[in-house]
Amino acid sequence: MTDRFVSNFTNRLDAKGRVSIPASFRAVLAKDGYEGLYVHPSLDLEALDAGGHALRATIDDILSRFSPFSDEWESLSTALNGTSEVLKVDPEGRIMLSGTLRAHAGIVDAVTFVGHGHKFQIWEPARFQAHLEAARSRLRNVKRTLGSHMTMTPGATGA
Amino acid sequence: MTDRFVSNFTNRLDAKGRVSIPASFRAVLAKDGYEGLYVHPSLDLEALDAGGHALRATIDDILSRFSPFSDEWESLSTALNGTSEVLKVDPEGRIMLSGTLRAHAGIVDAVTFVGHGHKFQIWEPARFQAHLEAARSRLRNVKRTLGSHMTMTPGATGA
DNA sequence: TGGGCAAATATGGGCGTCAATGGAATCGCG
DNA sequence: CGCGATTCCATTGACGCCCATATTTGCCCA
Repeated sequence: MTDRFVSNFTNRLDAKGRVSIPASFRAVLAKDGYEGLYVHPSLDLEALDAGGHALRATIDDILSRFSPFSDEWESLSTALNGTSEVLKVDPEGRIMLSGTLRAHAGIVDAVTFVGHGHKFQIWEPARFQAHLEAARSRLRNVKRTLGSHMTMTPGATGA
Repeated sequence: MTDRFVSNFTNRLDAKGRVSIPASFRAVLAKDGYEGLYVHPSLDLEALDAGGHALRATIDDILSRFSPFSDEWESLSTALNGTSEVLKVDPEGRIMLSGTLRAHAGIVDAVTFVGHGHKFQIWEPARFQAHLEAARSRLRNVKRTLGSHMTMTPGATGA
């Protein structure tokens, strides 16, 4: 399974602010043929979205469907292109998060990498735990509401 | 990833009014094959649009969709061609913004360069922060209205 | 089955290089 | 000759690369 980002890993930042990208994620990025890690603040979460060409391609694809002079293009491009960073990956597989990125996610001295298939997220560990719990309880409520009719259809199976 | 303007950088103007173009943007301009930086006031924002041949191309493309005898062509050409400037880039990669350009964007002693793929914008830093927040909240509102199934497809952002 | 060896990964630090910035020197038009 | 503009040079600080260490993981073999 080297073509999708899965699982989660928590690594520490060193004194210089560097942090290792999990080895399994590096393998995915390598297959994707990357030069630098593409990162931008999530539009609606206190987290960062990161990835390689696959992530970049989805952004370009979305923007390409709007006229460069439209308001939608302006807003999307400002939020995505304008706040994206292409982080260099050092020979050891580490990156450095800018102050802006760290601030957006509340990152201090450790981060949690969370696989999302074609991309992955970067969280402050405690915030991710809270986010995970929230997601789980949300799913529990949905399941309770639906009762016995929730019969594990493909894609609905979270676990 | 040297073929698109991404991320944002804030640099200061020195006593002579000079400011460095971010190194990564210079790399994009170099690949684009530029001689001087093409700059014009944004049509509807308190910012400046800047770039190389790629920006020139989009402007020409827009104008080509109108008859050279139409009022629209006249207006667009006046606003774009008529107010554009080709700034010289010194050996250190710095430019000097004219008084007209600084006035349009409210620039005093620092500017923020904002990547937009084929071009980039130049903002007064505080104004850009406000603009970015506005863009984000606009996108959040759209997403909230459409619910959790929004996958940012063009048809879904019609609002 | 248990121990230990080896490979890979995460982490820490030193140092050279480059970008941003400030100021001096030089050029050029009036 | 003078003032503004352009080029040249110096400083500072951030960042990239290299090497060292450690901690883990998995493998091999006795």
